[in-house]
Amino acid sequence: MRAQTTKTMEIPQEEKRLEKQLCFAVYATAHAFTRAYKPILDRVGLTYPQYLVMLVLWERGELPVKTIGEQLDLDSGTLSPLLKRLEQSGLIKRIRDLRDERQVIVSLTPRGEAMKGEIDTIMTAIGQAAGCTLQEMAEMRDMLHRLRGNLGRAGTGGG
Amino acid sequence: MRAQTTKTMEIPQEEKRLEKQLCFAVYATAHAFTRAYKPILDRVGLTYPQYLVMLVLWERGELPVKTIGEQLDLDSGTLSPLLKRLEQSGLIKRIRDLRDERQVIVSLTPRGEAMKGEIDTIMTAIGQAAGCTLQEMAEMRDMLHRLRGNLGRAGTGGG
DNA sequence: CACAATTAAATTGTACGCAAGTGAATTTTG
DNA sequence: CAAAATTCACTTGCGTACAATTTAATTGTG
Repeated sequence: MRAQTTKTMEIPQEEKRLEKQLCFAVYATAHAFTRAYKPILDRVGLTYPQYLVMLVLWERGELPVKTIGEQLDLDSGTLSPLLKRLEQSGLIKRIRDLRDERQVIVSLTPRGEAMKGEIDTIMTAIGQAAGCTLQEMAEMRDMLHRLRGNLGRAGTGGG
Repeated sequence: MRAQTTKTMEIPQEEKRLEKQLCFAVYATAHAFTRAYKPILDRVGLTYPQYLVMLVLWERGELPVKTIGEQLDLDSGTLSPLLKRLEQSGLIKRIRDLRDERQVIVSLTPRGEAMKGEIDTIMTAIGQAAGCTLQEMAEMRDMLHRLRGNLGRAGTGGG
């Protein structure tokens, strides 16, 4: 016999509308961000997920694939081909770790390192596009990270 | 001679960290939502974007592809194959409009209509996973819609 | 009414995102 | 130390996303 954990109550029609859904607000805003970044990132030849990988490397230096995945919440099925493209662009190197040959260490090439100079331009442009105060942005960011934490832990509990 | 619209100022290192980026908070939360929905939607045989299309149809009834795209901010390149899969699942019909044969009208089959009954269960489960107060959720949603509006309008201005 | 411009949907090609499976290297265990 | 379990990255297959192109239908214009 198992406890009934989730009692389904009647939700008012109004609350079921697409525009009322937080999940959709997040989904659509994510796409809006990607589109806002595109013209800027096109100029440096990066996609948005590739830019995120570069951010991690600029911040933390050389890292194994696994750590990059932990930072971005992406698995190797996504990262392997993405990193291969960054390598072909000449921005990163991938070298198998001699101490643990299961791991591949990703590091910046001089060109990848040099691209860090573009970062201020990119962030300023996006900041302007967002059109929020710095305080609003910080507030939203922190709420989203909390939300993400909750959603992440959710799956573990009840099948 | 053209005006320098965006003066790039020095951004402190701390602000450049991945975890400080609002764009990443949105990006990662969107993925977290998709993952949270997956086990629930698997039971009814929908992907998350397919669920969003069903939400629109449950709310608004039969619609041309273009209108669905406007609601979800998706283009026909995304929707055409997605709708084809929903049709193969027997949840929707696609019929070319007799009055304007360029348009394809999407409508729910009885099975698609019946699935609306699952909506309360799905939303309740996600609401629990999110673990926020209703007020927090509403607040975040509204901030995100404002942000999305700003980002959407951004591209139009300055090439 | 013919013909250009526009519109709607589908298609093609590229790049994620993730589940599932593979293979090689390391760690754990008996 | 050998066998089993685990870990890491890669690959495969499917489903989005989106730019760019194509095709068909409609609208606008002379």
